[in-house]
Amino acid sequence: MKPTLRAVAEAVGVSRSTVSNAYSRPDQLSAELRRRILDTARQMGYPGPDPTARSLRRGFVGAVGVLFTSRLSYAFTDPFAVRFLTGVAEAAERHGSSLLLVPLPAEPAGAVKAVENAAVDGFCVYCAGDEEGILDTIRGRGLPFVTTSSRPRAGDRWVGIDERAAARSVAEHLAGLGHRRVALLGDNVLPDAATGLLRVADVADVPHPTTRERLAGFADAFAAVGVAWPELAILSAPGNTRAAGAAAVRALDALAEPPTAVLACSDVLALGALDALVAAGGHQAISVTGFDDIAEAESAGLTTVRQPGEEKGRSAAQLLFDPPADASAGQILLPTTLIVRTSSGPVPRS
Amino acid sequence: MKPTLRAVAEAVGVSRSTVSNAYSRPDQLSAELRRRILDTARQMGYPGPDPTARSLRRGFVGAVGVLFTSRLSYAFTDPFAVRFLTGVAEAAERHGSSLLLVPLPAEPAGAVKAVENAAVDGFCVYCAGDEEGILDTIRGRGLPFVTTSSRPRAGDRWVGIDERAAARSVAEHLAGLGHRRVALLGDNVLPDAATGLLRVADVADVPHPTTRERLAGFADAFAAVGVAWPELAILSAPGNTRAAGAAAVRALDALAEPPTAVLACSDVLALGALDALVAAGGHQAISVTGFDDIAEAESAGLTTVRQPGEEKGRSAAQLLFDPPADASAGQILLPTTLIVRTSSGPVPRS
DNA sequence: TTGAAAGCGCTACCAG
DNA sequence: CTGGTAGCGCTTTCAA
Repeated sequence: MKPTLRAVAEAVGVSRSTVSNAYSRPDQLSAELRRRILDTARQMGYPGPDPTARSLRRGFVGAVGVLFTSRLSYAFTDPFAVRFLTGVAEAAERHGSSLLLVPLPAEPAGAVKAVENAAVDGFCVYCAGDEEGILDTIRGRGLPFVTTSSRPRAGDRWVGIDERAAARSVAEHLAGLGHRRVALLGDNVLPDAATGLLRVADVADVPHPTTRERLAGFADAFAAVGVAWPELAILSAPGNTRAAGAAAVRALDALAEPPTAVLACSDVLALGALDALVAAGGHQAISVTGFDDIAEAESAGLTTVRQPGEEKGRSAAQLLFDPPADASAGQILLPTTLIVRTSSGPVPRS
Repeated sequence: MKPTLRAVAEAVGVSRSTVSNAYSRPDQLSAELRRRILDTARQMGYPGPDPTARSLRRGFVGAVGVLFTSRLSYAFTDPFAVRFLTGVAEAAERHGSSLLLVPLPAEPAGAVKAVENAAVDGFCVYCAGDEEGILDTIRGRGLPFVTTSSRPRAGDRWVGIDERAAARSVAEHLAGLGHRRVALLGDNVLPDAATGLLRVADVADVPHPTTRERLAGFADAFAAVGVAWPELAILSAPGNTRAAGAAAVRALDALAEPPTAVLACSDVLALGALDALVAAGGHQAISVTGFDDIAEAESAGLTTVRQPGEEKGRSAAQLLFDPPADASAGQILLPTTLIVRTSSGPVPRS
């Protein structure tokens, strides 16, 4: 058993407060006494004040929780999520704060429990699909938090982009190139959707907010050139992975008239789409666009919408550490840019 | 102020233990009483037992610390580190444990303090350069840990590869192709080393253990074909980034007789080396090899040594969660494979 | 400068 | 099935 602060105090013959001060408030005792205390402590093998006890007493932990909707390991698998995390880590580092990555079980009840049990001073919530239950739990604990979801509630701190407008910008690019028969590709467009083509009565039916907004943005642009929602082919991928994107796109083979362009809700899916089209030999004919502008997008020549990933994370953490005095400054809208590369081009003449 | 468990107990008219049981040991009271307690608690806005207080009392936190030598954000910047983290996250997820990423300040004293203050049940230490101080601090706290450093101390839990043999394997490949005049490229080969060519009297002088072992492995293979250490050009990059690798390789221009091959200690550096050589127009003539086999290595055609990143992380966490009964099983040696791609070839006839 | 007192909020033993 | 008791290990007034 490790000795406690109390034991050190007894050994040195001073009070517990003095030992505590030796560690946490050096200016409260003579340098000499302090050295004597620290030396004795070292000799006894006292590892310093217990972090948990200290947190309890101080009412402060020194860690922020980071929450991901999907499996925690997804956070590292998705390049954009990694960039977000990088930004959060940078800010946390500067602030001297640790990052607690909390895995959320799939069942909502388990997720709520996980959030209740996290010893943190606040949360950064990365794009949680079904996020309201989570946010309410955080509110219930009275802890501050920042979201990156696509629909901030008034008063909530938030950092994100205009998903819909950003999506519209790529779609307008394609529409401008003459594309009219297109497919939209998202990850789990409907709950438990099969991989591939899907009937979606209304964009509003798409549960995941980010996917919904992006699809809506795509649709906006095509509606403006006379292509209505029902005429758009909707593809659902079983996860935001390259393989899933490829799998979904293969469903286009079933179509009598394949689309001339595929608009993906993420670069990862778009790269998967390219994989499938290249494998099928038809990638020259079909334009593909992504979203995020991850590193691989450049070498793949993927046309996409760039959003600042690290900055998103950095701002989120910053917003948590230094709440703006003016609550209205608590919502940060980041810019996006259309990046046109070689994966998109005019509709081939047939 | 949020109500406490005590307030709930008083409101319901039961003892504190009973309320505690309602949350943590449902089988210890009647379903009905439990519901009454939980309902009242909800009404009062009691957020459930405080995680910190619970941890203090239970003597268990439910989180493992993850330590990186360099800046925490590096953990997300380096593709191999990300794979390691993915593995750790997977195991933690399965185990229901959170991950505490602790930023370590650059000064050793600060780093020690950070480790002392981390509220965790154990640590996964990812390849810390100056790791002994850190490990001693962990030992001082009496917490279990797993390292991935290249020189496990007897009795320590460890998961890693045979760095030296793995490095030797790529070097032998190049030696077999006839290369004799080669450059070795590492990240911060000597402390505060300038970018570029470096004189290193002895491999043993290289402080970072991983870099040292890999360089030693490279040297082994060339020694076997008659090329002694002093004949090898040593390149130091100012960080493990692509740009740093490129910068270091540009120093080769100063050489009258450039090497026919560059052996890098990581894929990231190797890709940087390729960047520089391509930009200089000379990449056909010079073979380049990496280490790790990250995703980008494949599309770049990089010859490299593959080590299983996710598995390294998974095993490390697993070793922490389920200590093997037999202490000798606490050291897991992972296999590596030489992956030959197009970035290496025979020495061009001159 | 130093120390005594008073908990932070909770859980677990053990007796009823 | 329930509740009393006894801390987990520390920090922080406040008075000496």
